[in-house]
Amino acid sequence: MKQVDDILQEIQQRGHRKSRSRAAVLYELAQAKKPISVQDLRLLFEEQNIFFNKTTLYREIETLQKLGYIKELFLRNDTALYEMNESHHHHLMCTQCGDVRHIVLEEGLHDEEKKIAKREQFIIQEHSLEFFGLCQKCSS
Amino acid sequence: MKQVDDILQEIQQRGHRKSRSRAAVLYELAQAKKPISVQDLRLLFEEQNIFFNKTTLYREIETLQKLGYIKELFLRNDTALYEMNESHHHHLMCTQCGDVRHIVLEEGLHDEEKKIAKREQFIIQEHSLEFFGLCQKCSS
DNA sequence: TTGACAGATGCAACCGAGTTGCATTATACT
DNA sequence: AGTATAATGCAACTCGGTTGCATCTGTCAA
Repeated sequence: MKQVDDILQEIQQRGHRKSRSRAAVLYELAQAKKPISVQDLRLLFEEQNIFFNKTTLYREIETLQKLGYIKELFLRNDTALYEMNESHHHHLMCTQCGDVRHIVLEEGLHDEEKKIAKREQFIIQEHSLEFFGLCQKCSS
Repeated sequence: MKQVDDILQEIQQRGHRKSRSRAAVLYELAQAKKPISVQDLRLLFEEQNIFFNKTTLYREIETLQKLGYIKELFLRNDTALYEMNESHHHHLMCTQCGDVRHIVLEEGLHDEEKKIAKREQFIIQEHSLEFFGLCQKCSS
């Protein structure tokens, strides 16, 4: 996993700055084990007595997304979630408690994708795959 | 495919009514070839000089969803899309023009699902799988 | 056919996540 | 240190979606 400091370094070389909010967002997302919403980010910062304006947070997220370091996703509802844009994976979400885990498929979807591309005459760029169910706690 | 009139009949037997907006929403979604947003629904109705309050539309969608006749989904952004809740399928979306097609996998994800369920100790209820790319028009 | 119950509808007011414009501050580089 | 410009904060705003409540209408039974 690429270190946050390396990323900040890289960002700087790309003409942006090492700002307080930038570092905070990256650190928070880098250590998160699941995708996080803007609201949750704000709460996490609040707990650590780190404050910045919501405008700043939204703009920071937008920037990091444009630069390709973080990724936006939606799991079943209209709340955007963010995670580091690292190795390709999917998600498994408990519909009861909301817990989210990362999933890596044993066999990817490459073959299926190829078939679809051919059949539909599409150039497939990416896909999203999410599983929903009940975790052990919630199902017992 | 279950006919809209049959659905309306069934809804009635379940203690609800055949209302103007209910019929309109169902007819529109039943003949749609892709998932539709609330905004697009409103436009479609406007074109046909069918008007009802936005509150009514939102409530109608909620009801139909609760009764299980329609399904809500999100493709990459926070705009909810709706479609008839029929046979299981996935979607293929052109990231350029927004065109959406239905996709049915040759081999489902059952095996993969079983493996994940076992490994993660989850009871998997469902999944969503969406592909994104460029359609023939947009890639040439 | 009529009456009554409850589901459906419309309207106005409201809510709140996310955005915009602009003035101010902070970072990096010379 | 000085300068350019990226980042920040603030207030005002936008707009999709919701809420409360009064009214209307579909359904069913007498």
